Amino acid sequence: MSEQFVEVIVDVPSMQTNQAYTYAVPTELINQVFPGMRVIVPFGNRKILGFTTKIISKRPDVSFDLKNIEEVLDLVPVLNREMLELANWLAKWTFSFKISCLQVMLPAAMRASYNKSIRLISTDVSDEVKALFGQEEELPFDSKTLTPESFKILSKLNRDKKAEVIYQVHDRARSKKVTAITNLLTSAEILIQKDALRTNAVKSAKLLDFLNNLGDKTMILKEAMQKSGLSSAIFSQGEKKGWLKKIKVEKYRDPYRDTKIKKTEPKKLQPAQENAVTEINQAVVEQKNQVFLLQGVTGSGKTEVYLYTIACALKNQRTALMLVPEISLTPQMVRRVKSRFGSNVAVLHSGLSEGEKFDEWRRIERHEATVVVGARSAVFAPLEQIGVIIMDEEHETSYKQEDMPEYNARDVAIKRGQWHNCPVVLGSATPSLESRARAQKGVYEWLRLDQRINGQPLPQVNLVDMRQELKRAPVVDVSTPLLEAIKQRLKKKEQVVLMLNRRGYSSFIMCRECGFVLKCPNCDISLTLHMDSRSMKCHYCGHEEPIPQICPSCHSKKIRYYGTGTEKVQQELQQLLPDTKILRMDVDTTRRKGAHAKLLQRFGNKEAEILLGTQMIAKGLDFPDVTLVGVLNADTSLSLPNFRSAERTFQLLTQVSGRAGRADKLGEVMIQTFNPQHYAIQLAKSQNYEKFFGIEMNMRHKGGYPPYFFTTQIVTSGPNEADVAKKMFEINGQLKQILSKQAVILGPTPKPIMRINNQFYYQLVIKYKSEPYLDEFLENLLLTSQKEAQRKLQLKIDRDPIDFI
DNA sequence: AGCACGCCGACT
DNA sequence: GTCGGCGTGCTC
Repeated sequence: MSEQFVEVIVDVPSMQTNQAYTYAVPTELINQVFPGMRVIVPFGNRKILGFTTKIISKRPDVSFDLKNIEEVLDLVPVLNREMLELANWLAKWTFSFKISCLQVMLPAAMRASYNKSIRLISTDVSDEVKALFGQEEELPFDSKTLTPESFKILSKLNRDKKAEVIYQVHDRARSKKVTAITNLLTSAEILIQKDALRTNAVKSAKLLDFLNNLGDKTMILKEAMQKSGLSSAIFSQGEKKGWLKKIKVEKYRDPYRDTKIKKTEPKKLQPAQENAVTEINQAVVEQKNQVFLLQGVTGSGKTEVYLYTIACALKNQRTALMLVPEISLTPQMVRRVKSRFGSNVAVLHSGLSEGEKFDEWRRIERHEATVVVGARSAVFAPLEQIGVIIMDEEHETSYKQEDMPEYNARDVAIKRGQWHNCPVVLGSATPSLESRARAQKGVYEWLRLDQRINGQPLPQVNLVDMRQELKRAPVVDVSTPLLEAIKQRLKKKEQVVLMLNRRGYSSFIMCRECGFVLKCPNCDISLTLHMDSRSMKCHYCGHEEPIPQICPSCHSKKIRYYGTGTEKVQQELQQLLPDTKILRMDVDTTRRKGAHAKLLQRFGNKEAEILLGTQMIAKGLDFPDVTLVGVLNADTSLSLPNFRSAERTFQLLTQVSGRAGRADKLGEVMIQTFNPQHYAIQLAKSQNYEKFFGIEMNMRHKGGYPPYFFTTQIVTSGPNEADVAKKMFEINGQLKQILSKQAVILGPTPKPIMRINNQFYYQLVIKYKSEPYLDEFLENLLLTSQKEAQRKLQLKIDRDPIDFI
């Protein structure tokens, strides 16, 4: 009789449990457990989810009894050897918990949800307790749903051994629920209700007729809205009046999913494209791991190159992974890929529900989909035999995840390319300095597309010197030259896109008498004005309070709105152009799922002449009638004290400029700036990436910034400022001991927003070229600072931070 | 992360 | 005296 044991990474994200725990495999599960499966294991006095990483056939030499695995959740491993090794690497690389790295690779639906309930085991209890339980045998037991009093009583019962707590682990629900309606009225009642209506209650009457037709059937609300032509508000009214009930029903996968997309044929390639395709495809066929930087101006046909290489991978019985920023993952983009590769394509993006993501994941895992298109987390798609990995807009900062594990999808893509022996294509019109520098050094293969496909010229870019404008007129958001240009375009029935650069910017309230700024009581930042809810909100902790009418500091009435929001610009613009329809696109108007795509669609249908938005309009939109793009404030991202600010500004301006004048109409770009002489703005004007690269590299060299130096950021936080600062200076001292002379330490300094939710933040940045002991030191630092009974002190390490101010 | 264990102050 | 506050250490 053989025995089996298994190493498990448990679902407890902490440094102390960041290790494999060994469990015994019960007889009935022997030979059914393999590495990369999800299991439920007893841990302490509860049950939790874990991932098996290793099967051991010899009893480990330990002095304590091993516990048994409770349950195996998967029939086949959900993570293969590649993924398990990738997770290990990722944990080390990003200084993250192993469990977090394993979880991030799987759709959220495969995470566990935990439940506790409590059951009486003694009848010798007070009447109060009996009342609490009523007819129930078990009560849900958690401090959030129970009242504090009940929670106390039940806790005491547990302590007195009169009740036991039951721990449950659930695989998350996998089905999508949608709202449906059922009719609550009989035909007779409907008649009565109808008679009682006022004659002008047309909509209500229509609803009653509809309900009458529906009878006792259930219908999905969306469908009911379509069939009846009534809005959701009318149905909600009906619910309030007690005519109908809204219920949640399970929605099945849309069976029509791929039917509407027509198959398209590859387009003819330009010589430069042809060359790029040849180079990449050779690597695909030869299964050669090589990183390509595909640098191509907007409109040079990078996407077509991607599609050719994907086709090549498929032809060689291999799969393909294509990563795009979330924001450019538009329906048009998806359609373009699907129309070429049909149902082989799986799409992973944040607009999908948990269940839909799970469905797509399963399709990939079962090899039903061989091409994956998706945003950041799609880099972990369970593809096997990958033939090519593509990352479009490789410079995008959204490829870096902001919470644990703070991975950069670019690093992961390159890592996976090594495993699969396949080429990795990084594409961009404005590559990150890091990638461009590597291409220069020959680390990456450099491919260029310098011509636009239709040979059309790049749009004319004009600068508006706002300093001059300011001399002529009081501060306005839209200058006279820009307004004139807008009017001209509108006369020609063409469309206009206006971008408000809002990075690091918000609208706050300031007193014009004493300069008082309303700040969050918990955090160190000014509250942001929200016109929709008529309140002041903190973007960090969610604190909300009414808009002040009188200055709390000097009691003046001259406390008001300061700064520029899209809303304010829209109002201003609407006054200047009263007969023009303006669509506004910002965080507020796109919060709801799908709202983003809908707004773009409306603009595409020419329901509005002007589209006004923030950064998000810079990408992925391609409207033939847009001939003018205006940037209202190019400087806000430029003035941030951040070593990447010039790069960001240049990228942003170049990108929006690409939105003007596609197809047959010549485009024009107008950039309003207070710094018209700045190289980032000048070179964006001339669309000269190469020159920008040269100058910016020089700046980075002088400042000792990436790509000349690596950077790693350490952030500590805690409720007591002195403790946080002390810890940081301690780390600083230790670092000085182990670092070479070449390395530079910036800080420690308090973070610019020092207090968030009553936590103080201090940071330190290490700039270095090669430090053999640094990783080990940092790993140790994490381990010790957790064990040192300093749990109030949080420590975070971010390798290659996107920015630090 | 939870949870138990254990050491202190403030109540029936 | 006991209840319950939180600091500390452990979970195969």
